[in-house]
Amino acid sequence: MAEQQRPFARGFVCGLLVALAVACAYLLFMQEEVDPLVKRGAEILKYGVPERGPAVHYLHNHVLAYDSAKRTPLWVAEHIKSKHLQGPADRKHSKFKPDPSVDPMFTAYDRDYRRSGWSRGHMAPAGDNKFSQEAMDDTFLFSNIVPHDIDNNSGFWNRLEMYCRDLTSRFEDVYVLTGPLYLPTQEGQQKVVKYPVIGENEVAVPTHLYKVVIAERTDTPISMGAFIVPNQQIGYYQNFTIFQVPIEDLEKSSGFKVCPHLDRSKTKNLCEVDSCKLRNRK
DNA sequence: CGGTGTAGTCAG
DNA sequence: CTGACTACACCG
Repeated sequence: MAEQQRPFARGFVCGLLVALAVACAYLLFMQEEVDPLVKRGAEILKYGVPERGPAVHYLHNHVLAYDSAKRTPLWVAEHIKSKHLQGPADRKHSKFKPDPSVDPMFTAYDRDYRRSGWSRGHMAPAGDNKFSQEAMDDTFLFSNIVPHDIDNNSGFWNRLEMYCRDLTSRFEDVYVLTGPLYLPTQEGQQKVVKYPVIGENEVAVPTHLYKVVIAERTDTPISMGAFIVPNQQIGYYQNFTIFQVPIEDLEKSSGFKVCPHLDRSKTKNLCEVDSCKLRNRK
């Protein structure tokens, strides 16, 4: 029996060796042909790739990318359903504080905002997280906060956030992407980007805020709208389509593709499908 | 003493 | 709902 099995064992071992040799040759080939720049790069970056923290931060009910130079988020993503909007969570129990997943060197602190003249403005709103105190507490981390004109924050912007929540009564799923922008202005012959910084840590004050809203329900094309709102006192606009912009304009300003996995040829303008009108002032 | 938590006031 | 601000009790 053992005598008869030996050729099989020999064949098996040989096959294994051949496979190993092929794999090694393939790996060497790949290294030589595809990775010369990366290989040299690894030598150049002997002491490491410059590091600014996690690319994406995952919280209980929102996801964000952080701008460690400006001490604000780059974008904050949410998925709102009506079930998230009811519950016992109360902002009285939440506290503004640094996000532990952000390096202390790169975070904003409460003292930066205090007496700065700018309010601490949520990107993912606290009111979208009534269902969970944990999720609401996460929205008070400074990774979700930008310096926001207080009149705009409690006025127009608040109404815009309420509109997004109200969408869940007409759409099953609402996806929102919110963040700050630093838009140039014309100064004589040239365009310049100019924005204040506040506090010891020089937290950047955005010139504008943006919001991308995607609303979905079965048997209706996906509805999408992008809005850019100046970070200053603005009046009450019942119809906020005046702040709507082509999504490509927002992408050019922000520097990233907003929804790379969404086929835009199949989407409809949110403001044509829904009203894009805020509720009455009182 | 400086932090923390709570409560209340005020305003948009 | 969105905030700022103040006062006070508590604790190590």
